[in-house]
Amino acid sequence: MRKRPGNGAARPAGDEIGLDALIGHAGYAVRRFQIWIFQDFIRTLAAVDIRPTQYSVMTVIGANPGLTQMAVAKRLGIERARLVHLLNSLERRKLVKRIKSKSDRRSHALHLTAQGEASLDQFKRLAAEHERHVEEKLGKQNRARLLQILADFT
Amino acid sequence: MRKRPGNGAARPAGDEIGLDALIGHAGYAVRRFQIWIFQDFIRTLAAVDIRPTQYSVMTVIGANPGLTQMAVAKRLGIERARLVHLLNSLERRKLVKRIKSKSDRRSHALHLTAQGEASLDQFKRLAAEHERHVEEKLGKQNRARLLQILADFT
DNA sequence: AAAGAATGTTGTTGACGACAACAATTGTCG
DNA sequence: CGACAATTGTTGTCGTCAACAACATTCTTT
Repeated sequence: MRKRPGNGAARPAGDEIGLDALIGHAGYAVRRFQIWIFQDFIRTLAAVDIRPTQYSVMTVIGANPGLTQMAVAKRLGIERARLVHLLNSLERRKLVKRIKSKSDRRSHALHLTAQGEASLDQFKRLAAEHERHVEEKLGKQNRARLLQILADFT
Repeated sequence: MRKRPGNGAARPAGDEIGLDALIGHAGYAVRRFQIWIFQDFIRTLAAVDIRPTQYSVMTVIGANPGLTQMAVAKRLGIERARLVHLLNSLERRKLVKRIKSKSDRRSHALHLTAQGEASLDQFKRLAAEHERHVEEKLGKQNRARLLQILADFT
């Protein structure tokens, strides 16, 4: 017989709550960490209203001008259907432009506008600040190890 | 002057696409990894139709019977509003039951049903299989390091 | 006893992944 | 060459998820 209140009394949170099998699951730790890191990114770049996915799209386009939407979507692992909306938003803000391709009239060549390039520089500075928060949270060496461990997924 | 096709020719994906600043961002790597690991979890537990969040809720309740909904939500970092729907679903499946608390008539004491406990054992075996997939993907030592690095977020 | 806080519930919003269908265009292959 | 399949961008739906706001019921505080 276990000593336990007879199912009627709820336990608010006075004593510690064990996670049991969850502590051995990488996915659980990764999810919690991912929530934290995205919140910090969004907060750090709130002044420029840029979210992680938008930042990743602009960075890839900036480094590889002329890419197709399919190419960007594949490279970043996002749905091409979703990229359409992301680009619509970025294009409305004059940060990105779609140029109709001559060689393949189905596709668009993606480029940053002049304003987009200037803005991206600022975004990168803010993102670097966010990354310093990560370093403070994890420790310099742990962050480096983490990047190394997950390098295959990029 | 940069040598570059005159903005009209799109680049499908022939050559490699550089990630530029993204490779130095832990958040990007974590996001890609999280997508992979959740997909594997869902696939591995597809036969029992259990998703990561449902598994985490049942595991915590199983290890700490009588917890309040607020206590579970806080411990797992999920919205209490969201936990309501999760518990509705689990209760419909006769895996979890809400018992009205005598001491605090606002709250519910959460317990696994007998079927819930038996099912959770099976879920844990499948989750362990999923964790072996993670180990194969990352390497035994890298997975251990990852868990250690992110231990503070659990 | 009155004011305030906590708990569970309902609802809305927006980001996100997954999927299906479609038109326009290109590639393939008989 | 011409029929058929594949690709690209687009639109739409569905379900998951985090974040917030509002509410009734029930403690807690003062």
